Amino acid sequence: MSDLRPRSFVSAQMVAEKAGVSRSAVSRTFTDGASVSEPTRRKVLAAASALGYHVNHLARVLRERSSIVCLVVADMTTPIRATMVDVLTRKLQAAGKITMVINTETDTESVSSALRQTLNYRADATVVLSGTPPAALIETCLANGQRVVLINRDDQLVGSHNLGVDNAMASVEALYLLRRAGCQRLGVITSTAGTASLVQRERAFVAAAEAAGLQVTVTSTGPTSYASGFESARRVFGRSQAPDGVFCVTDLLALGFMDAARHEFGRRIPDDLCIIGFDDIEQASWESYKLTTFAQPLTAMATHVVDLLLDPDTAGSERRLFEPVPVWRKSVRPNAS
Amino acid sequence: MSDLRPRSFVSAQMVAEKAGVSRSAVSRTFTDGASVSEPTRRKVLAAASALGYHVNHLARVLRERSSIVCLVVADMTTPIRATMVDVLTRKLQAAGKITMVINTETDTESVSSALRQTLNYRADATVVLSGTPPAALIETCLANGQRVVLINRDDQLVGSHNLGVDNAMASVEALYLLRRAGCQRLGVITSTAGTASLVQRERAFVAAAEAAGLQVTVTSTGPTSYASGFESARRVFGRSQAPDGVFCVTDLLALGFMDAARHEFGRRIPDDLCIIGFDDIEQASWESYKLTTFAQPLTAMATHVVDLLLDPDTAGSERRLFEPVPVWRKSVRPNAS
DNA sequence: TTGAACATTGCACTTGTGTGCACTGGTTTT
DNA sequence: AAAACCAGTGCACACAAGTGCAATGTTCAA
Repeated sequence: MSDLRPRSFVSAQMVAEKAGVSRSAVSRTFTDGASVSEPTRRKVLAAASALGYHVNHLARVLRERSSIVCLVVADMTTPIRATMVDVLTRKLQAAGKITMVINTETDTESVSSALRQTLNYRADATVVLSGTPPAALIETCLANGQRVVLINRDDQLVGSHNLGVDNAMASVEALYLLRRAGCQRLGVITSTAGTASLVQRERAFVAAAEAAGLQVTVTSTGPTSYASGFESARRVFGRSQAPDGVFCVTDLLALGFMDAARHEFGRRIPDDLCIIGFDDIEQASWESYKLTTFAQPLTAMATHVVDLLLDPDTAGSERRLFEPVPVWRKSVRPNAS
Repeated sequence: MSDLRPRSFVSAQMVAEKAGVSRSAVSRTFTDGASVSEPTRRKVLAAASALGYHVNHLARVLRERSSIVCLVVADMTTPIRATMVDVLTRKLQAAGKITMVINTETDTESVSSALRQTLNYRADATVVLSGTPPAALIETCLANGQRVVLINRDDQLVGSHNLGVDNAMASVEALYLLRRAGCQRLGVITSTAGTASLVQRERAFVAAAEAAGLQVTVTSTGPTSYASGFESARRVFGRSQAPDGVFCVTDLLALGFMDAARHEFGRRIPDDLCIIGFDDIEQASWESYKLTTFAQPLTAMATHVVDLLLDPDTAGSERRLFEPVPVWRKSVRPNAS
């Protein structure tokens, strides 16, 4: 235990001096497949562990790829986002990547500065979970040899990899479930965020309903949150013609809506009111809610992301759609009452 | 738009050639306070934006500090953890740091390998939110000039910065609230995780109760989750002497417990049963729960973390305790009925 | 015994930065 | 007019790694 704290990190040079070998020998000891004799190898390892040496991966980056992946994300406290980040970091780590999380707002300016950070740190790839980066900046990332993966953003940006969930499919299924339950007055609950996925879900539901000759009232309130769902219910049930079946474009909205409907307006679920959500966050399965919803196949999506990053040929610009899987619980009647 | 994609990133050298100046001029253009004339500065900036140049922060690290902070965390999907990560990344970014998230398990081996990653990437500092790293490894980090900050870990490890919440204070306050509500049979609900914070909350509550001459039954089930709280309720209400006032060491446990008590055993809250939680996750405020609980002052804690990292003198080894703030809602009767 | 094959090892170069130092050319001071 | 100063610029080095190439040493077979 030497008492003098080195100001900076231990370098391979110091290890070499302590072990009485050249710096190359140290380098080779920590490189797989390099040619080192057993005695020197042992000397180096002994010196390294005595000094507390660790290879500087950042210096390595000057010659090779960095194996850094940037995750651009907003609203991380949201359960669905937290789960996405969790699954992605897990998978990326398992693939030998290290994750830099950039916590941003959804506005273009914030996302842009996040993308620039990405370039500053020579990330191999950028995964965008929130917000929409400007095309020009994505172009710059690609020109610098970076991979760009957009998740649940609808933008068909050239060169970037796109993946998302088949929102329309879920909307159609939701409509089917509500009709089978005998719901007469349908509603869609969404936020004013205007995110592509949410708009798709809303539009597809309305379109499918109109195709079946049914009217739908759309209610949009504030950000995509529990509170907004709650507020939407207040608006909806204040009106004369209250719905008896709603599709909430997000579980958080659904849970807020359900709570207000129950506790402020005395609706029984599913008897008086059927509710369907989207995302299958953990809370949707809680005893107080038992929400029927659609799960995003997050593990499959994360696996696909690392496949994209590991794949050597840079064939971007294709959009991969994943099927949401329906999760039947108790917030929708099984059939017409 | 040149069609030939450069294999690697644009370097300062290329910008210098295009602008017809020396590489030093490029470097100085992007360094605050360096001496460059306005004409060359403009030429450099023009060339840089034409080529899509971004300063390589990784190469910069070879000379100075990296301004990388590693966040070691497990169970990121848990609302309280997600919020912690969110608040910390925000604050760190605002302070000009970049965050690497290492998603780990809580066992010592996983945490150790996470710490080694930290060293490999020359992080300025490591913030540990989960698990307990071995003292030897922390010693190595410190010896390499890294800051180590442990949050809500009880270990008094030499040289590392410690911060946490005053668990005992909350426990005493919880006992007071339950007694004032007239609860006769008290219980503590915890998990089998054995995390220091949770053990402290349990012990302090039991000690305070015994000091007041009251008996407490402790129930421990599985991991620290909603499901475990639910399961605990089943056990507790299966026995003859069911409690009428419980302190759950975590909001998740509390919400699970509450749901089971209500829906499986018909308890009315707070009339038949008073419940107090800890953490003040968002769900605790939802209409179905209205849980009385204690909030961790996360913003203050995060601010303190960045203060520690920015502070030049490395005075570690002091433990800073933050006061949990009580959040009164509706899961405890205001006074004896 | 000798030559060849082979395993180690060190030198020197590469990667992209920031910066100390020396040099230049122009402006101000004495 | 000479001296002092000063802004601007480029050279060269340092940082921490990996690796091609050549030199060294060892072993083995002819």
